[in-house]
Amino acid sequence: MSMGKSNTGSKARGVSLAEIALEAGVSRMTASRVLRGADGYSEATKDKVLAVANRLGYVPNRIAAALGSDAGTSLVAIALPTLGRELYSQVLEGLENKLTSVGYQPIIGVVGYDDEAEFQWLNSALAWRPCALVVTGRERSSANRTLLQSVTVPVVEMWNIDQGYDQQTTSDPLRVGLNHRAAGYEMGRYLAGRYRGQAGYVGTKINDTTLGSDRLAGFSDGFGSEPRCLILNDRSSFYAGYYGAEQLLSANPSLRVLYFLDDNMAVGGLMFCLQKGIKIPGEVAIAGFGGLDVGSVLSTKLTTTKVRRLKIGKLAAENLIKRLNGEPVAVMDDVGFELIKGETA
Amino acid sequence: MSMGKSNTGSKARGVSLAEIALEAGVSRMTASRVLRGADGYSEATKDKVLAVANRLGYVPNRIAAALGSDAGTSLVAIALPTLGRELYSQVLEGLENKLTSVGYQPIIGVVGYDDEAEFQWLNSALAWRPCALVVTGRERSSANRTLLQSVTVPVVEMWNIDQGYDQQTTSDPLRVGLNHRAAGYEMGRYLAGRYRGQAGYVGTKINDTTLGSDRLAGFSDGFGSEPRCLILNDRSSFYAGYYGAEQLLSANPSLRVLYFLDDNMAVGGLMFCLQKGIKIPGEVAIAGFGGLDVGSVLSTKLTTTKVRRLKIGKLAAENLIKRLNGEPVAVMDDVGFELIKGETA
DNA sequence: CTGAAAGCGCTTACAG
DNA sequence: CTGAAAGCGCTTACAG
Repeated sequence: MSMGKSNTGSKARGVSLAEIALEAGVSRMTASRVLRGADGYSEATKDKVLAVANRLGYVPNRIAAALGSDAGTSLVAIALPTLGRELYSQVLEGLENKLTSVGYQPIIGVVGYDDEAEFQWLNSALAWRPCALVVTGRERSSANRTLLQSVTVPVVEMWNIDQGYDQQTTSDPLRVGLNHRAAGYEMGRYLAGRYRGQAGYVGTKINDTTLGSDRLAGFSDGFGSEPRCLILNDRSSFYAGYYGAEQLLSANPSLRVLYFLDDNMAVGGLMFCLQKGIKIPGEVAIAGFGGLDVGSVLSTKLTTTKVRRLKIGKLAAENLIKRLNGEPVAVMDDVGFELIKGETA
Repeated sequence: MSMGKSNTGSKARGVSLAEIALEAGVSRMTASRVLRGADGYSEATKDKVLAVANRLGYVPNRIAAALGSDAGTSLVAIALPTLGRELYSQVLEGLENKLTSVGYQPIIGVVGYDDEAEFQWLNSALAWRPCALVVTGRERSSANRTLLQSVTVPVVEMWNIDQGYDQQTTSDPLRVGLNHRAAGYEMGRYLAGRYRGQAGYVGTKINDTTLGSDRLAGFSDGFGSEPRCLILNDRSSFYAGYYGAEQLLSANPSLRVLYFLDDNMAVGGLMFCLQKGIKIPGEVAIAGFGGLDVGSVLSTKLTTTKVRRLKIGKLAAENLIKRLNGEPVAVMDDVGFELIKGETA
């Protein structure tokens, strides 16, 4: 006796090329050619095959196609540090849009800032023989560097282009992003020019990895003195900024400038100050990073560094596609950043 | 003459099972067994094979494995409406975490609220023979409904469980989410109990699809009268809320209550009111939806409906996994919601 | 324009 | 515990 659908986990093999070839009265090769859009068949056979395929509800099997062909898959493996932060989700959105629009399939993994997790994930992703890899530009363990170098498909590093700026060769990886150190430096200079006194910084870390450390280093240089740092062991959020500002200011009441990991945290810090009656920027100047949407609705506009996040994703995809097509492509693409002189600093 | 790496796009075939079998002096079958972790081999051969595999840097080919086996792939196809909204990105995060932790690979696609785009994407994803499908619960075209029903793998609908609540059979799709109509209704009731007068609603639409329409309908019922609606043709954002509040209030100065598509928009609206000196909630009461992080740092806490977004993703993944394992699973999983009685309404 | 043969790298189902 | 045979659903490279 036979049941209706059964979800036993065993593969339900659908209509195959062979079946439609049989039904259409042609060879598998001919059917393959028309279904795949290659050339070498008459209009008549084309119509015949397409009609049958349509009638039978044929869904091509990319797995078999990938195995049978030299061409490589349409899978692009993307390893992200996190999905939760607005900063990254928009980069991914730009990437995904462009990639799927030209027929690639993104496989994504969230690997945090954990070398071991990244290593594991890359290996399991590689088992699907992706045609390209997208990772975040950052310092990584030598095992991971070796893995990425040994890979035969193009890899692009997004977001961060600071690392190894000079020893960049003309080959892989492709880099698309901005110089975070320079962004931090510029903000430091700007604030140093307007305020005297001590600066503070509120950021976060995950598993001993301090996020945005390049910006912090740049800021320190630019401002001209080491800021008092509070690195929370937490995810970036409005609340983390609020809490961090409270802690840092109560420990260092004389701070004149507060720089944050990102805009959301900066807004949290701003809210704290406003609620405590601290004058912004009269008593404390506040700056963020990212140019996130929230900054635009505040009564005192946030001073920040604006980054075109969608563009980073889009450009990363475009450069990858060029590389896959064998077209010339910039090995390093700097999308830059823009200092927004708001009213909080 | 031979070059170093070449990225010509042609597949660089790596070490194969056959090679490691040869090198280890066993048959391909035996090598396959140990590499795949099946049983039926001695410790000695196991060590021998593993050593060779390790030395040669063997990366198994899941594509070939999938084709050769009945077992179905480890690919899970996930179609999302958007990545940009915090509301969804956290659902995805929960899903992704759980799925990859047990060895599944998420393939994601952003299909907006566009039936045609969803249809296209599902078809191309299906060509990779995923072992499951994850989509957003919503009203869809009959073509898409038919496609989803004809599929032989489990499908789960996330986020929204309103549609077709009653005609739910014991089979697919699995549903995980909340009743948005009920959430809107509860908020409407709550506000109607505290404020007299006319309500307004600010939301957005994409391609003629009004987002959160179930909540709006519920709110209308609960409040007891149709709100004045402003549906912007834009993405949800702080600024859209700011702008929407400005427009709606200037056209309807007598509005007593303002309900928003989500918290970010509500905060934008709140900012507008505060900047105009409108007393909250004395003159206008404001409510959002989502329980997003931003609500927690405001000096006047936002009145909203809190939703456990990570949990939706996690539960969706867990139920899917149970189904794939043939274990019993709730066909409908309601994570509920919680009315947060803040200070803005 | 069309097709018969061989192969992609694995696994299943048998047989020892 | 181990292996030789056949097959998964396509495609490549030839030959007509």
